[in-house]
Amino acid sequence: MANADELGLSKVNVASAYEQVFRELEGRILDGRLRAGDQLPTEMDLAERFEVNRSTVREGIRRLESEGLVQRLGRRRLVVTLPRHSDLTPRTSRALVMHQVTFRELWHVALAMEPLAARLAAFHATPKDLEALSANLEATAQVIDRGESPAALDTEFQSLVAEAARNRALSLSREPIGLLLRPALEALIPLLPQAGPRLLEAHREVYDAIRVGDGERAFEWMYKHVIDFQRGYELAQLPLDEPVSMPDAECDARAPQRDPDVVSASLQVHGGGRTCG
Amino acid sequence: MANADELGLSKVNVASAYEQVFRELEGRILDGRLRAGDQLPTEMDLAERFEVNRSTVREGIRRLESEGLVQRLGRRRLVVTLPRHSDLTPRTSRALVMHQVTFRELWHVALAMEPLAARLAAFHATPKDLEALSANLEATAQVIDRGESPAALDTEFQSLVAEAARNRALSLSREPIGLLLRPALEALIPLLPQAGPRLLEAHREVYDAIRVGDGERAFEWMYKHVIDFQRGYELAQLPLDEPVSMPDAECDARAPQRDPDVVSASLQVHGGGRTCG
DNA sequence: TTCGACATAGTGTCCGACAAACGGACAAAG
DNA sequence: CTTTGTCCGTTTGTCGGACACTATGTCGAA
Repeated sequence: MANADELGLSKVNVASAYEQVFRELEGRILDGRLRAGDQLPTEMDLAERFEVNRSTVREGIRRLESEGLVQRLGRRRLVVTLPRHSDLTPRTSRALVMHQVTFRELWHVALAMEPLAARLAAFHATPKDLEALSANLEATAQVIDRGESPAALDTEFQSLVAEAARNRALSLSREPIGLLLRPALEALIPLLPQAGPRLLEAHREVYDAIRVGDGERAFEWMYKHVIDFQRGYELAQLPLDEPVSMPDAECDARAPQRDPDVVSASLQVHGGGRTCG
Repeated sequence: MANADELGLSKVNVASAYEQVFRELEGRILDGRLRAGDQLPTEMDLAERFEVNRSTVREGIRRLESEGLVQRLGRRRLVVTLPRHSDLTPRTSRALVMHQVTFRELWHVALAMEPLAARLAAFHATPKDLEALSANLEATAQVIDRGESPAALDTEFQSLVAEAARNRALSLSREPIGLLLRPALEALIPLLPQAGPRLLEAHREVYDAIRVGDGERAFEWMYKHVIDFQRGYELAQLPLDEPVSMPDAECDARAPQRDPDVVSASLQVHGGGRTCG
């Protein structure tokens, strides 16, 4: 008898019915036979076509739903949707937290991404982007003036810059990192009185550079800004190599669908307002 | 009767039962009451505790499963699991493809990430990492010698470097980008005869720099390598600003769980072998 | 024509049921 | 002593049917 190892025997494919339902629908969406905005047939209809029970269909649909490929408007019919930030970012963040990623790890990535975002933003920012950034600066100034923490606004600033960079790969990659660095900044601010003003100055310079289209200056200042963050963290004797935690406010976990037109719904989650309430 | 507005009435809890089941279990996992490796109660047990039907529990479980928080070993009991690359990367890639991300967008991000990975790898690479990289070099040389495409091996090389960087945030961020750039490289190779050798040279230099711990040289060569990629793409007159497509081979979609100990299962997906069959 | 009651369709949830797969125990065979 | 075959209770995958609730659309009344 031949040795079992020699035959290329792998786990036999035993996809359960609900999994097949999921894959089938997923396939139709990926290959374009179902496009964003299309309505899915009713559960009963699907059950008949696939020749499975409605319960089975439902289990498959839960998967689709969870992956952000379909969405329910109201309690009604399912609609095919482009996955949004709010579908992907929380998962990635959670995974990173569960794997006990450290501040240093996140920071290294941020140091590579945020300046890049700033540079690209200088080339691609629209008036609307500048407006949003400007509003953010305003709010940051006020918050600092009141002695409150600008951490959330800083996170938003970085997000807005990335958004202005018009690079969805970049947006998507940096979003979880930005999200997880927020608690770190939140912890840092009260320990360093000069942190607020320095942060605001950096933001202003970055904004200005973006406004006049000076990519390199935007890059430099953002770089400085991120370096500064780490410096401050060290200065405040906060632990660089300890796991970060999840930001408590999951304010945008399920952002309300402001835009009724699902097709044109962007990858982004906040339509231009404050991140939270 | 009091004015309805005056009572602090917020949107009533409209989360459906299966969603609550999901959130409940998710919460237990996040806050550590359920830890990786723990077994979940049986479906019937859960149904009784939550006082819902088993079908409802199942729908919630599908969600958990889809997010990679639990996993099924065989058809048996559910086990709490740390989300792995193979759970997260495909979703992100899919989202990017659906949003019709262009080569240029991906490339910009790669240009920021890959050199960083190389630099960090120079500091953190273990002998085992070097071994894997070395094996990859060997394989690449052979493949090029035979006139085949080293695209898959290049993707693996980048993955291995990132792995050696010991930065999970970086690994996770760059993985989808690397995956989506593969088809681009695949298209490029046959058009440029010199691409293969140049690629191999760059890999060799990066490897060498990592081996001797020279972070800056590793950075430089990787940077050059990624720049080269874009140059070649341009040279071959391939479209920089058109949407990329999904790599056809979903070879590692559901990587077999080599490590029986789920707890220590790393974020990574390939345990050190070839990416595909 | 406008408005509100009614019919309808579709989802969320539940119930009960059964075959198949699994895990473990245990006996028989080598 | 290891391997193989068998049995059994447990758990999952799937099924059919059922009902309440809620959008949605229809139609008659004002």
